[in-house]
Amino acid sequence: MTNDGAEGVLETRIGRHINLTYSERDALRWLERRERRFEAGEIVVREGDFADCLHIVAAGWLHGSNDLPAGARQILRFYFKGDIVTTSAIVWGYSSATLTAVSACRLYELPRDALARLFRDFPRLAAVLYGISAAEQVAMADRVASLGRTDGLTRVATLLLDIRSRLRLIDGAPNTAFELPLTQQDLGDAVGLTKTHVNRTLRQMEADGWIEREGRLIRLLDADALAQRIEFKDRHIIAIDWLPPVKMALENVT
Amino acid sequence: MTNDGAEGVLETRIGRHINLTYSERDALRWLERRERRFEAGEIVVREGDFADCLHIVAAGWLHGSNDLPAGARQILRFYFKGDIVTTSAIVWGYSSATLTAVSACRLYELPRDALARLFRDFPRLAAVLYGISAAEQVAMADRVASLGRTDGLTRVATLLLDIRSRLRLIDGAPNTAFELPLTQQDLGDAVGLTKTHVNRTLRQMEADGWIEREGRLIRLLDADALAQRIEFKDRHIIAIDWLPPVKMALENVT
DNA sequence: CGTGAGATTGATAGCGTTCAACTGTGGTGG
DNA sequence: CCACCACAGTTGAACGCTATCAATCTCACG
Repeated sequence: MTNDGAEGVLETRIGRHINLTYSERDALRWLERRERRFEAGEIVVREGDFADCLHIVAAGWLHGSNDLPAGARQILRFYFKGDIVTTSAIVWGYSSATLTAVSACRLYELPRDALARLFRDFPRLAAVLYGISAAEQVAMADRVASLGRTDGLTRVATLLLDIRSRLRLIDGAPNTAFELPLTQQDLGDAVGLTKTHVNRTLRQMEADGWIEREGRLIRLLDADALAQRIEFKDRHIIAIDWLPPVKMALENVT
Repeated sequence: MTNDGAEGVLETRIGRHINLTYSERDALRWLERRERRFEAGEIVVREGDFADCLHIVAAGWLHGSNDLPAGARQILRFYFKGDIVTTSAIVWGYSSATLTAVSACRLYELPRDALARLFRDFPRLAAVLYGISAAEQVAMADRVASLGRTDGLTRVATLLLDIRSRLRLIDGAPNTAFELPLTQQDLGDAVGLTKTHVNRTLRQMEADGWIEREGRLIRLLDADALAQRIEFKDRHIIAIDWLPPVKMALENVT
């Protein structure tokens, strides 16, 4: 019943925070059976579409976006391996955002009942998922602050550092350079600038010696200094020390 | 052991979505024992402060904010009766934002272990909380879109409609007018504008016949038309139809 | 009646937009 | 193999929304 062998993505992700039991591992892998594949640029769901399934990112890179009145678009979030996507399906039964594959990617699709069963049988996992959701809210709040109160350069730099940080979490390498499969229009839609100004900002950053570019490869020349300059806060490194209390409290159930 | 009589705030809130069992009601009320009171303007927790407790808003009005390098401030969210606050305590053990009382308010404080126990014993409630968290993320995403891609007037109008909608959920009345205990500086910090420009925007809205003001009382003259004009999406009305699947899946446990 | 916080108003500057053109590159079909 | 096209990136000029700076006004309060 359980596909042993390779580790599931949720298993890996949650396993970073707590020590999983065998049955928990099985349960998490059980969620990752229905696989769907998408090409770069393909749309997974469209804003407003009916959707009663969650998705887990198995591989690749996506973004969620909203279309706005004036024909504008706002990219709300990027999703990477191990992220849970389309959670609005739980609440409304339709998608609140358009989900687009940035690179070729694989997703696992799971009906919301499957999540409900997980919550019923594995409260500790439920607690971790709730924690992850809380962390994501904080990350989103950071973006609000970034868009509301900082200038173009800071926004672009924040985005670059954020993406780098998340890619790093996935492959572990302390990347100084990474591939950015996004157009400058995309970048603009993510940080709330026009493509024109994104362009100027990138060249400015290049001129100032913060980054180097080769095609879509971005190299951060001194990420730490940049992070300090713009007061970048990395919300993706969830402290390990928080889990014990939650874990202990629930441990005695197992 | 359970304080019978008055209904708890979480009980009320969650009871709007699902039919609660007696034991679930007890469990929710159990979370609301440690009460704390705050005056208008008082700070509950400061950004970065140690915090290992969640808070539930029992009465009153608060906001969460971040302070930014240049001395600027971004108000991230407003919290009303029934909201769960300080969830970042679960994940990091410290507060990611400064929490300030807008009006005089009462909060219930609960250690994160209490939440863990709730998750263990009442998976159905856990699922609802997860759903609420997902909805809040979508609401926050809307703010990102608002700040990133819309002009001053739209942002202010969005905020007003949003606040109205949430106040309405609490007291039930179809308020056309409501009290706004916020300075124009506060409004600016919420929507990413300077107080000067907030002022001009408000007068503009008044001149255009969208609103009327009497001191801190705001009257929306045609909320529906305004909502339509700026394509306001109300994310606080969580559809009732979503819960059944979750509920059914979990019901057989009870 | 002084005091102070918030609201209001004006003048000026700037960051980012808008509009528009041009370049470079990769893909496609003849 | 090349003409052609589409799309992304780049650059320039002018405009405008919003910020900044600075008064002034209002009003509640002691």
